[in-house]
Amino acid sequence: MNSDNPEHDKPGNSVKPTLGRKRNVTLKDVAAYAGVSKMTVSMILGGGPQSERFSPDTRLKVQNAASALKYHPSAVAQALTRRRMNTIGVVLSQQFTSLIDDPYICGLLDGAMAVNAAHGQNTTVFTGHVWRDATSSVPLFCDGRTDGLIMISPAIDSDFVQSLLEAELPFVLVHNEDRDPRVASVSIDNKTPMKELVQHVIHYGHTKIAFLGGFPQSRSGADRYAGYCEALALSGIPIDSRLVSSLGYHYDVGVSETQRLLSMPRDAAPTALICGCDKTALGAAKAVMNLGLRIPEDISMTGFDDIPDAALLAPGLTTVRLPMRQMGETAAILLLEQIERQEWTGRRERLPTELVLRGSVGPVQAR
Amino acid sequence: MNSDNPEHDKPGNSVKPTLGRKRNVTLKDVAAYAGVSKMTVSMILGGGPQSERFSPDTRLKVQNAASALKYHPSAVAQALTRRRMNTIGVVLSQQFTSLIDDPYICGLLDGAMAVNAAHGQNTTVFTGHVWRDATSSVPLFCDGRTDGLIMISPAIDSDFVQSLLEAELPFVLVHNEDRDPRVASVSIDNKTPMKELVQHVIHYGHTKIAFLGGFPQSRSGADRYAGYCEALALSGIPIDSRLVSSLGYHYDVGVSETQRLLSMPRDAAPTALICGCDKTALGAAKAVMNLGLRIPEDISMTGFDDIPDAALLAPGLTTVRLPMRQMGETAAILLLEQIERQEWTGRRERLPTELVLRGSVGPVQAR
DNA sequence: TGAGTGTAGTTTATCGGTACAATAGTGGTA
DNA sequence: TACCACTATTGTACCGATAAACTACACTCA
Repeated sequence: MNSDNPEHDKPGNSVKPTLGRKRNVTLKDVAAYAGVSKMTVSMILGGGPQSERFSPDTRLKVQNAASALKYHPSAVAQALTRRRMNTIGVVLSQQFTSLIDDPYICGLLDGAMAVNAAHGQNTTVFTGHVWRDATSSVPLFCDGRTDGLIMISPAIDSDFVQSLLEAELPFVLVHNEDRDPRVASVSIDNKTPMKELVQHVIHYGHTKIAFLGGFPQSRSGADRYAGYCEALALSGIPIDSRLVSSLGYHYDVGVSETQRLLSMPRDAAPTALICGCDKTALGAAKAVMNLGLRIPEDISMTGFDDIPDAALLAPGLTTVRLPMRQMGETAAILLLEQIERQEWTGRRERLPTELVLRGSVGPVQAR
Repeated sequence: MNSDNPEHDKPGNSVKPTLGRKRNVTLKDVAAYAGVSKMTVSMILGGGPQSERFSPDTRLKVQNAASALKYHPSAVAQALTRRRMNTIGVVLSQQFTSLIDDPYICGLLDGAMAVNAAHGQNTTVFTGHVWRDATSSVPLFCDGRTDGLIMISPAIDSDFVQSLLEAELPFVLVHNEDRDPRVASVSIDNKTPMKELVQHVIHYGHTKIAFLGGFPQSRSGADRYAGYCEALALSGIPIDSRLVSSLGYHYDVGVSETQRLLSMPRDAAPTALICGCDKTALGAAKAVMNLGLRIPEDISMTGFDDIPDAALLAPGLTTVRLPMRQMGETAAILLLEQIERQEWTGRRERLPTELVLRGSVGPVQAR
């Protein structure tokens, strides 16, 4: 039996999906199976108030057809007409090529994904692997694949921000702010808590206080250093440049810098280490242990971030808790708001941090 | 001046993108600006051999038009015709609602994303937040949003696998295998390394060896337990059910179970703890420390996974290193292969693990 | 002179949906 | 009986790209 005109087939004729090919069941197939028009199927399956307008009989027919054929609407085709992909992009800076050693990023991602999911949005992650340099990546982000971006990056150049504004792609900066009043962002105050942390250390009698900071060109690096300086200044302690380094937030930096600092002559060596972040502090703690010294008896130490390991260290690390999850959540909320309202809100959220005093800071030892 | 017929406008007329709306620059705009047809633009900008067929003059005109208008092709529209979204989905089981305390997952994700990126594929992550139950989620995954899935889940029900097979959506199971010969997977041998680990402990003279395992219904839980049993059997040590628990891979389980075990009467209490994973071991170590006992002098301990913290513990945790990153990479490769060839390969990769002997296992103390 | 062969582009149909306007059928009313 | 309102459904035109077939024109060669 040769049927050259399959379109003519009456409903009830089982539409065999061409297996082995990438041909999916479409609206048309369902319509043919149910013996109604495409639009009828679209409106009924789309739900909402307009599906009420159809007779119960037709609705049933359509629903049966859809489930008989295992019909799933194509998100891509829907995205094309609706101009919404229901996907949020999270962009990690090139520095975070690896998630694994960054609980900080994981927390953010986690919070953002939870909120996205709650709003029916998918999450696409762009790691440093994907986008080599900012300029060439604008097309990548503006191709309609995502409805908006959460940019997690300590340093974003302003040109890039301008490109996104021009492209009218909603976005939120995390851990960064921009001059432009349209730009929404989520960040924390890095300076004040660092100041308090250092004051806490000073309170214990320390005056030779080393600082193992992040890169000065990153906002957090600069601000944390500013907090350190301010605390010292308030107590009239001069800054000793030999005790200050800005080599980035790495475990290894903590190890090597601590070795260097603790091998200084007795009268110059620091009695307290202010680490730019917890990871650095963990490295520093390792180095201290290797040297056979104890925390806080021989040397005091602080971190920043409060990653899970900070509590596991013995003694626990005195540090500043960043609301990582909450930052991710907030970023997602600010972004979804902009997408919804189709306008730049320029909202800037600054979330509170919390000093976490554990046992890694103690009085200066009278050697 | 009222122009009712903008289509008629001659090239050179600057096409002003309607700002404030979500109207993007399209092929048509570029074509109009350059004074050629849509197809000409599509073929020239698409590159490849066919763009050679056009005169240098036309090519230049088109390229200038594209950059003048800042044209970016719509990934969604391309996906519709090409039937390829160039996006890989990574599905995390409901158990991993949070990334943060799971370096294991982060490693996998990381490896997979790196390979995807290298092949020009984006990565979308579906967390437990997104898909509540397997059955209802099939549509979510089959909507054309992704070209294939990497399923990271210790336990996947077979119905779900069948649904994916039916839907002809390429996928790879990680940490799991399926009966169906079409299903590709990446996993490790859990039993053998666990057996070796326990034998290592037995070698040090231990006979009262506790096991803090994962859930028996998960493959890794069952296999690791089997390895434990086999090692004991080979040495003729009977299994003491009081020393065995299967409460899942959690820090807290490590803490509470260790407290329970070490408060048993002297003659029954274990002298070694085999932890189902490193996280459990970290919890166990904490409990041991709280009890004022030392590792390995008072009690020996092993982990499984080799997460970063395992090395930071003092003494370092003897454990089994899983090639997490590599598993992610391999999964991505197997998936891309299937997508490319448009067929089920059914390849099953079993990656080698490595015993990492650090200091957490020692001889039985003669108390 | 006319068929044959490139070159340089264009036209048409389609991917799988949705928005909007149009239409067939039904009964009520003046 | 013509007119209207109403309900249930359908047709048409896109969304923004691509594949494939097709056209116009010049240029060669028998």
